[in-house]
Amino acid sequence: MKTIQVKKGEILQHAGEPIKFGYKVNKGLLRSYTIDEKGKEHVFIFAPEGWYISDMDAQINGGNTELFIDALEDSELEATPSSDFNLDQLVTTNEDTVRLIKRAAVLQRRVIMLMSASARERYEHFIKTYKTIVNRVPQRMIATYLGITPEALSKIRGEMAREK
Amino acid sequence: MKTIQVKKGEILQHAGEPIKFGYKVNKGLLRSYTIDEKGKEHVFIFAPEGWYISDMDAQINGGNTELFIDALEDSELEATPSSDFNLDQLVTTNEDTVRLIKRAAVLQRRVIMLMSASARERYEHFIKTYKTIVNRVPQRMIATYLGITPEALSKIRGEMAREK
DNA sequence: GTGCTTTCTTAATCTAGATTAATGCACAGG
DNA sequence: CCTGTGCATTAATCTAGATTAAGAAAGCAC
Repeated sequence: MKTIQVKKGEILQHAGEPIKFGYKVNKGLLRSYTIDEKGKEHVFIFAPEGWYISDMDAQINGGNTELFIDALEDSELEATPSSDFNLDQLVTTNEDTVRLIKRAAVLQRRVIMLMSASARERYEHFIKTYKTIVNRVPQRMIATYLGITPEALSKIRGEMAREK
Repeated sequence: MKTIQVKKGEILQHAGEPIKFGYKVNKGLLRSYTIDEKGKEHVFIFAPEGWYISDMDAQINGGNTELFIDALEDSELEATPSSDFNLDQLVTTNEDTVRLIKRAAVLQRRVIMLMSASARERYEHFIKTYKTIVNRVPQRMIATYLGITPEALSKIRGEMAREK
């Protein structure tokens, strides 16, 4: 485990490569995202101070990442090499376990949201839940996090502004 | 922890109540699902032999469940009382941790799918990934698992059948 | 078996959000 | 200072999937 500094815009992990590290964010803001066949980005997770980013799926399936990770702000990170990660003999602290459960909880909400709520409802939920992030990331990234296009988000924002 | 037998159709957990148990499926098939404001069901997870079902979100956030759990077949389960669950002092085995990571990995794929793939692509992925389940559950449940209506799934199935 | 309920399918219509395209803005680098 | 490049917004059009409705098929209770 080592502490590293990265500049805004730096790409820490490329999709298609083996995983190198999991990252804990001490300061700054990271995101992980995929790029689909049509070349479109989809933000998977934003990670501000105190959050972790890593590719569970690849970790488990032993393959290469599907996820890119980059820095949206100058950041300070703690990087844990993935080679330390061994399914048969995990050394997990209580903190690790809590983190995993929280991750699953966040993803559970996200799946339910994506299945049952409209774009507008998802956006309103995002604003409430991620207050600290909303003003630090570009609209278009929020859009792809919500699973909609930037144009659709812009329309929703217009409507909401007009309503008050 | 105790082993219990349940009949097809039995509801083990109602949304809106505090969580009572997490369940491991020894034999049979469970599912968890939500019902939204419009009264529509959305399947969150199918759990065949060897899988666990529990509401991570409620577990973490201490509230009541949003999820119903019921048995799609006569089943044998191991029930773990949720009161044994304490965030500050978790006793987790290596097996538990692996299970959590796998859960997160499955949810990760699901989120990415919901954001980037069409209904048909999601259905094709479902068939490939959950071969053992496909023929044991009604179409309409698969539809709500995919985040579409039964009518839309039927149309897709029609197209696919016509193509070969 | 007969009836009754639930599920699946088909088809017509509707709509949220995608796509395409154009405009104005901010700001980075020469 | 201009000029390019990326971002947000607006608007016109298009489309995947929702909604509504009805009939056919399959379960299940009696």
